[in-house]
Amino acid sequence: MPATVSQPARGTYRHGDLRRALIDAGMALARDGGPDAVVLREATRRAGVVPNAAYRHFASRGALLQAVRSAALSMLAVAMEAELAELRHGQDEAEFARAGLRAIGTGYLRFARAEPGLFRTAFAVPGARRDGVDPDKAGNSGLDPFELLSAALDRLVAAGVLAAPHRPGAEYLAWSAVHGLAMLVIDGPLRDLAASQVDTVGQRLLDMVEKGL
Amino acid sequence: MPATVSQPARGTYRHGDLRRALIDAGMALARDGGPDAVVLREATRRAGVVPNAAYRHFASRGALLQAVRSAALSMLAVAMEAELAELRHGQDEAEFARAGLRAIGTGYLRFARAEPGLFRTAFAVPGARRDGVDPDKAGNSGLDPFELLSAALDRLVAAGVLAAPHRPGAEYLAWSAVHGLAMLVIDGPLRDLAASQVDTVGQRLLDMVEKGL
DNA sequence: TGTACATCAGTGAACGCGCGTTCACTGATGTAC
DNA sequence: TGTACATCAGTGAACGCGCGTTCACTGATGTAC
Repeated sequence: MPATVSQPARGTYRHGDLRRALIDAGMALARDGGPDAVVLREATRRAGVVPNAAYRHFASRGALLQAVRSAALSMLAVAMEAELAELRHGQDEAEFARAGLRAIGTGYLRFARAEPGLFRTAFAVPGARRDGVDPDKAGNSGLDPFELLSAALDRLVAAGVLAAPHRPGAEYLAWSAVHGLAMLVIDGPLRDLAASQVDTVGQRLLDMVEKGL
Repeated sequence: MPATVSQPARGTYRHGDLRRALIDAGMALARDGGPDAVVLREATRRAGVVPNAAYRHFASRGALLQAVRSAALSMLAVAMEAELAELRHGQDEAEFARAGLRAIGTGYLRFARAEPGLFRTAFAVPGARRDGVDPDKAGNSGLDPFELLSAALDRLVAAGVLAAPHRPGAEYLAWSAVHGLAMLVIDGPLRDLAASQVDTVGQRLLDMVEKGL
């Protein structure tokens, strides 16, 4: 049995969408193994293609990894948007804005817990990277995870919950808290916590952020 | 010129303290390159020794990496202790306890900034690890970084600043915030911030933690 | 509608590399007498 | 104090591995006439 897993043996040798297939394979590798597991040869193997075929679509292994990173970031954004979408826009504007920030945090934490490999890949240090505008890493709204957080904070100000002078830089504080907890839960001392307990700690953390901002 | 860098060409072929030398070399590798850069062959090269000599002292590359991790964790603990030691035990007990927590956080952040490679190594996921009692990862006080944080929180309770019911699990909240900011500063969007600005954001974050706990 | 041909996606073979690890060894050290 | 010897830290050579990447190629596709 050949190593060709995800591709059902093309009839023609033209692949169709090898670029897509390589990213998908890269995602699967990242899913269980993190960024280091995104190996060009293995990705081509899974796509049912010879190793150097990848160079038609990516300049190097690093370029493939970047594409996978963007895709992972995009998945994270979608997870956060999904959490936001569950919110009922009730009576209270302030309450809604607050719930928005919590949803952002909760979505973030749940994704980290559900997909630790992709999460770690999304935040793998890519050498000396500069975060350009890259639609690939955005969710359905067109905003990437960081921008989603910023938007939630803006709504908090608009609703009068957060004083405007406290707004600048607030994303860094909120992001720090939630990202740190995510790391604790994935790799750190909270590794063995049950999902429900993670949610509990997460809510407490978000309490702290809300009160402390 | 041979690749032997740190060792001045032993007179005898007995090394003296190869274990120590390998850990030191591993630290140097981790310092610029993080956990993945801790390569057994390179460590032996730097120690001026043949590759397999390492196996007299470590069962595998992974065992060497663990030793380096512990050493990095220990350096972090020492950095935190140094920050604590600068505190003047003034009149106000509550103020002192508060300053203690801030010192812990500040030491943590400064170490992360000064030694990102070692910091990332200290928190590299070591497979399915269980944090045993390991004096190698402690600072001079015998406490590891996490225990130093716990102690600071205990002092906060003792001084009446933190209500006892809020104490359990508080280390996870505080740790999350500070660790998250450290990651942001090392790899993330705050990568290019000047040291002084990092300190400013750090103090704001610690405000948030203090107020939010 | 049919044919010639340019394009370029994927092939096949090979490269050099550095890695972790195993083996049987050698020879300095320090201990027992 | 001097010698025989066991110990075991470091040697030397080799292994198989999978990786990223380069090269000259082939043959299906789709466009121009």
